[in-house]
Amino acid sequence: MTEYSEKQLQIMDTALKLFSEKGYDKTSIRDIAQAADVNVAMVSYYFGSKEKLLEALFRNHFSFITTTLENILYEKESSAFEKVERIIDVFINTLFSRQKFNQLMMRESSVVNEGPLFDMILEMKTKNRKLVERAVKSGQRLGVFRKDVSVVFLSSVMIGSVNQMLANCRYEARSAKLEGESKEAFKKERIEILRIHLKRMFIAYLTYDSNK
Amino acid sequence: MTEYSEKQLQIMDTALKLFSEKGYDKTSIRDIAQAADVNVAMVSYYFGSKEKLLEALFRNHFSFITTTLENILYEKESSAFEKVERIIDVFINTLFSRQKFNQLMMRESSVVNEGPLFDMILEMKTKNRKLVERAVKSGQRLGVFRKDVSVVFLSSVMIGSVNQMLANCRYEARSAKLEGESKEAFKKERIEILRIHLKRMFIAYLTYDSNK
DNA sequence: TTAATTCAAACAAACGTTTAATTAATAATT
DNA sequence: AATTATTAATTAAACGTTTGTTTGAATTAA
Repeated sequence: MTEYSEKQLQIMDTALKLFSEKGYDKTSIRDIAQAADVNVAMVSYYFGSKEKLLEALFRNHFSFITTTLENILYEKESSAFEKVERIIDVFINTLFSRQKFNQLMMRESSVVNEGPLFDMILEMKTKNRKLVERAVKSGQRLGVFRKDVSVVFLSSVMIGSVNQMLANCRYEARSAKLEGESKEAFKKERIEILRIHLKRMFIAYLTYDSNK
Repeated sequence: MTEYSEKQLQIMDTALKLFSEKGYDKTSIRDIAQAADVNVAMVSYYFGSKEKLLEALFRNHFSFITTTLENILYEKESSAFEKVERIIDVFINTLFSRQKFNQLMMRESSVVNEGPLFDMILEMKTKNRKLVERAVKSGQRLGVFRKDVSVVFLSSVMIGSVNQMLANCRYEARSAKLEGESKEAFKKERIEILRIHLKRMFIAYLTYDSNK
């Protein structure tokens, strides 16, 4: 589907970049227009307003991310352990490949109280939890996972730790003045650590009984 | 120390409330002045500028939080397990009792690249990791914790999951139209779940060996 | 009397948005 | 195929608000 013209996508790309770097409020339409090499009026012309441009960005990435996550539900995995590991992989890959949007969403979600953005974010949070819930219950039915685990806890840990790790990376990279390639390599390294240890930790939590 | 007068504290309290609810950029000095029942000029008069008011807020909470966290280092605990649990308790208690500031810091940390705020946040992140590192190494020396655990991972999980849980709470509360007392009760309930399961999960991760 | 506080008013700058004129692209007509 | 009519895209300029901040007079406290 060619929902957006090339020019519109150019504006959206630039807006996403600036929004994620400087924040929505600190990015002016003139900033976007200059960076995207278009006239200031084009944003209103194509999207109606600055806020509707933000909504367009959300709709554009949101549906992709949710369907990606949803698809795991219908995958046939051979074991509950693999299911958990697969969820972690998809989560990390999705958040990592859409870092900019994720950073933007994380930031704006804390001050949005209603409207289309609120609804989209809420739906995403709900889907995340459903996903984790399925995997956990599957393992519990098979008798390999403990019964007394918390799904809200697990989904908070999942999404929270990934975002915190990425936020820390950005901070350390800025502090160490890493740029471009070396910065991405640094991030990638950290993300792989996260991937391995998150899997190990989840499995340990889901199976380990401290009473021997 | 009476570093700030009562009027100044009144402005700072109001500013923190509004900054955390609406975000720094979306809160105008006139908003603060009106809510704090003072003249608009008073913010500049007392703090110099809006940004310096934000810095004052940071300095005010930051030193308290860091010293609180730091104090665990000098506590004598009887076991490495207790040490880990104690750190989780202090983290959760501190973040929970200073929710507004924490929300503000989380939001602004993603767009600050330099200056006093950047330095404070970086110092806090470093201290968090040092704290976790000490507890982990203590347990490793005693032979009760695995050697192949990641400290950057653990501190990301710690801070990330607490913040994610609180963010989710705010979202669900808003969606269910919870207000005041019932909202706080809901939060408290979730935080206690987090406390219990985070401890269990950390202990499991630090001790459990999947190869029997 | 001196200094600190409070205030309404005004300031310039930046903001999102609109306007009205112009150019480019597309469709229709000869 | 060439010309005209119509729509879409683009532009510089201007609009009305809102922003953070300052001013200078008035009020209060020391």
